[in-house]
Amino acid sequence: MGRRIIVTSALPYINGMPHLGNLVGSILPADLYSRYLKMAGIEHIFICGSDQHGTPIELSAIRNNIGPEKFADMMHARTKRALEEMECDFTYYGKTHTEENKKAVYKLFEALDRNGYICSEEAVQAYCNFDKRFVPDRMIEGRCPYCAGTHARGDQCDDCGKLLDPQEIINPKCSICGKNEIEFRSTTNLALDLPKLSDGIVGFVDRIKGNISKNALNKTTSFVELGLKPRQITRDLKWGFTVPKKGFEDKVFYVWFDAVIGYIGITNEWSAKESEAYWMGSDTELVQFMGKDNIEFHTVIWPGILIGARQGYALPARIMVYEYLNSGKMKFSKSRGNGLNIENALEVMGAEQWRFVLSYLMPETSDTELSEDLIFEIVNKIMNDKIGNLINRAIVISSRNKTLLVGESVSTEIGNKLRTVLDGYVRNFENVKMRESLRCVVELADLGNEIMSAKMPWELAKCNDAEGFSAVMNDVLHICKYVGVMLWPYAPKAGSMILQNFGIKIEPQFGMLEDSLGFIPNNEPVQLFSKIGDKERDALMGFR
RNA sequence: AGCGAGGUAGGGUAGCUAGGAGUACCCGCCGGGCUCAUAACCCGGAGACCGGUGGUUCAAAUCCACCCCUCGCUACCA
Repeated sequence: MGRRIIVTSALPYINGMPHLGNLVGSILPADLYSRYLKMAGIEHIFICGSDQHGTPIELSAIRNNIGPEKFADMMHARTKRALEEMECDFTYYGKTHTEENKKAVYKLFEALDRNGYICSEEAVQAYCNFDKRFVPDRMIEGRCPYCAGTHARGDQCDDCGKLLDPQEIINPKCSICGKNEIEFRSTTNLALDLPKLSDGIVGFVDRIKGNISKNALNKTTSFVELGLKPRQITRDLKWGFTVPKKGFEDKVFYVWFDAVIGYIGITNEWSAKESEAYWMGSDTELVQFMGKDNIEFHTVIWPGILIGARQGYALPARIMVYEYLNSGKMKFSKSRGNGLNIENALEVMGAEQWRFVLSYLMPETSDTELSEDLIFEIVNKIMNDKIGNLINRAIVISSRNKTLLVGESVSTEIGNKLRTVLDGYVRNFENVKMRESLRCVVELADLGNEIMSAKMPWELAKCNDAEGFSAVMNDVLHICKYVGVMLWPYAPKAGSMILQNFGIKIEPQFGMLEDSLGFIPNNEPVQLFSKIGDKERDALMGFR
């Protein structure tokens, strides 16, 4: 029985375009892993999509004078396009506001309700009499009762930093309409009864222990140990899926609830039949990628939903959590709205370059720094000078001296070395250490460059030493072919371009490395990537 | 404030789970080599009181305690 894997990336919330932080922290690693599975011939699907509900999107739609569905679909289309330009190769990139997802949400909700895991909670919530709607705490503005500053919001005072209760605010105003027609009303919402699910969740956490990062495990453990509390799953809003329960029909499901269930709903939309085979399969491994802001949802709440519903869906087998990419000067995931998002990042340089840089710095174990200088270093020195130049010099010299190139076997020494490095590469991917795998590719490029310098094939060519020349260049060309395959997940176009020199025109598989070399002389120089310079630097500076 | 993660040569990292001479990688710097190649490549070298203090130990970057600094989560903004 083979492995069958569902790879998911946290669904980007599309109130704004995803940032480079969103990309590096979940979508890109998921894409790399999925591409690895493809090369290894392991059956899998890669599911992601746009998270479309929630107050921020509803408010943005109001600001843009269009309906929330229209706005969400527009943002979805833009996001999808940008992610595709980033060469993210999803099996299916869907969205949460679909009939299929609604069905999935209802199915799980009704099962949870039937099984007694839904309770209700009453709370006081700000209501704007002008807008005729409940208003999130964050949207209440007024004077701070402690410091008397005027920048107090319903959750916290931006002047003194003190955490506030919205009812404490003096002269509260609704920041949607700007009027002070706020009153506080009591409202009852449904909640997921996590305390009742506690045993199941603890058991789940215990099982997944070895397949989750240290940060995530510690956070999860402390979250559970502090005592689980019911988590509300409905809101007094209009934008979202209406709640199919008597007395709650005027409410919608809270956005996070239909977002996590979106993994299933989106797969259903892709293919109902395949979806069932994957999600209900006993040999299915669910591998989920996300940023560290998403931990509890995936390690506690989402498994809680699946366990409580008892529908037979696969629970996560592995949860990969990424830290943050920081930048002292440039803005990434930190500030919303005006940072470097994937759309304008692509205006600065190409997808392959971003994928390479972000993979090279992937924040797997700790927050990682990204600066303009580092971007330059990686693109110019590593991608171009090491990898690009090796491929070019090897192919140019081999093609120019093709009459001297006899046989196509690799030496025992290099053959062994290649196998060792490839083993390490595969092992790193199996352990989901994509940054390390990329270092394996760079290591091979270094090896190729070292051999060229040490053996000086250009001298051998001058003496017409076909045997000597072939011995060196066949080794180097083998290295190039391995580089092509191993680079492919990170930079698919460049990887494919390398492999075309070996007659490979389809997506690579590891098995192709067992075939004969198949080098095709090519008198054109090979320009895999290009360097970046002042133009790109200026463009990057523009996002400071 | 609580919880979590981190602080390792000028910059960016790995090493810490199962202690063994500061061990490694990339960039930068210095010196040399090469000229097939994208002014690229190769070799050698300098450069670190492993955040601080104390402890355990024959031995600590690694384990323990306390302290300092950075970041994140604790918000009805997934």
